Amino acid sequence: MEGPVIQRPRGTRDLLPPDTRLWQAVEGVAREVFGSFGGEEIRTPVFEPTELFVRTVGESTDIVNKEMYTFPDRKGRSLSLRPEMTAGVARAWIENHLGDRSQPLRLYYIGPMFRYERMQHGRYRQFSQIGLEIIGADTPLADAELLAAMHEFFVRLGFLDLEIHLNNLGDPEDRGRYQEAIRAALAPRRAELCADCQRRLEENPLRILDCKVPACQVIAADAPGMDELAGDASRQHVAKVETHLQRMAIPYVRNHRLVRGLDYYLRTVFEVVSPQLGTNTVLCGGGRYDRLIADLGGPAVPGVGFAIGEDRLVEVLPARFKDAVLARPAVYVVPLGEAAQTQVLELARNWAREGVPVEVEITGRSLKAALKRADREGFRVVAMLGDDEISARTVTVRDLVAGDQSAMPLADLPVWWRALTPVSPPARRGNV
RNA sequence: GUGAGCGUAGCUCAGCUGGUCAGAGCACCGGACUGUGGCUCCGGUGGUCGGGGGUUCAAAUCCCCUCGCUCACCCCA
Repeated sequence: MEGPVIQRPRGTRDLLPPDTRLWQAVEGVAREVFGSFGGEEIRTPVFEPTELFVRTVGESTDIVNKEMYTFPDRKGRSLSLRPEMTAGVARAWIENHLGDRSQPLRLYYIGPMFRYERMQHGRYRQFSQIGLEIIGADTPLADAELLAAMHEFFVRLGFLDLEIHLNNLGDPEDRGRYQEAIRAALAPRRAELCADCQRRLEENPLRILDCKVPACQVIAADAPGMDELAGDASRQHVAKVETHLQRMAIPYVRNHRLVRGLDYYLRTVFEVVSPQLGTNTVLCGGGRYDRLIADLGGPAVPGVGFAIGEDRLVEVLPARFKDAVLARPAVYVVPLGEAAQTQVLELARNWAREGVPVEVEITGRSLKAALKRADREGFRVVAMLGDDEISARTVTVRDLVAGDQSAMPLADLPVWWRALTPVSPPARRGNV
């Protein structure tokens, strides 16, 4: 072959073993937890009509302005790779008449999203989100249940250091009034704001609240909190959500400067941040979107949801969870000599049928080399079959952790394996 | 879209102001130990020094271009 090797597109990545095991495990926990809260999986197309995202995510947001993978198909229709999932779920809800089913619907999803952005730590052009949406319930109880499911998910993964930030974004009717209030409060100190914030003062005053420039943060602290100017309805709603969270002892902090980047959110909004993520600390974001489905031409049906960034999640997974997942539980089956080679595969298959994970040595390396590999790869058990064993109809089984070995009848291995006392997995070298 | 840094073996890197500079450690394979790991020792596989052009007697080393990667801003998962 000529020419340079083909490389993956910028901002994408190859997920390789053993890391893929972490992804599988995380997704398994998501299915288990969200399923146990009454959730069902939904899968929607990876690309949708561009118009869908323009109308839901918002015309003025960065996501639709400069971050969408938009292209015409062969008939000239404008399509876009989905930059987020909620819009597609809402569209599917309308198109498939899900309103005819018993409400509410709890829908979870796992899949890739696409945003054309410059690469950075924790930011990719193709990234995976795990999300949950509760559609058809406008009660604070729905928000609380959603947050409880989310919290439970993180707990199952062993997270101890995450923070849930919560805020009230008010109702759309309050928004204009609120923006004016911020302008009025900050205009006198305009000169002290950073260049970006001076621009935001005109275009999107809310964004000043979460500016990272320290000087702006000081000034923004004087601005009225969103909650103060929000209508009574939204304030009471969020207050009840908080009551429910407190009752369940789910820790959270009120963050009056929390703003979200999608236009459809109202009332309850929240983020989960990890202190370990460097600059892009947001692991999960979500909120309520009671007007979204109606805005798309559907009935007036409320919803709440969140999306977890799976790439970032895997990056900061607690060590205990990772170690447990990465421990290699298989029995390494090593044939010694010609006669054994004709028998190990069948032997391994029989054990596998009884639920013992096996891996057969098929490269012909020496026993010494095989044991060395078993040690490095983290196998707990090596089963050796040679001429002696064949004539005795036994197998020699070595426990690498205990350092001892014994011969046993071939059929006894599965029982012996299941009786093995679990040992905390040895620390693996690198690569995760 | 804006700004900064970096590209030498699979991985982490050394190689100063151009003249054995193509190296080390780890990893991988093999041997010492002919059917027994984790330690030690020995040996081996492996590199167009990201690519192209220029300066020079001579470039991994200096200059230009290009590709790629990384970090930060913006924004977000």
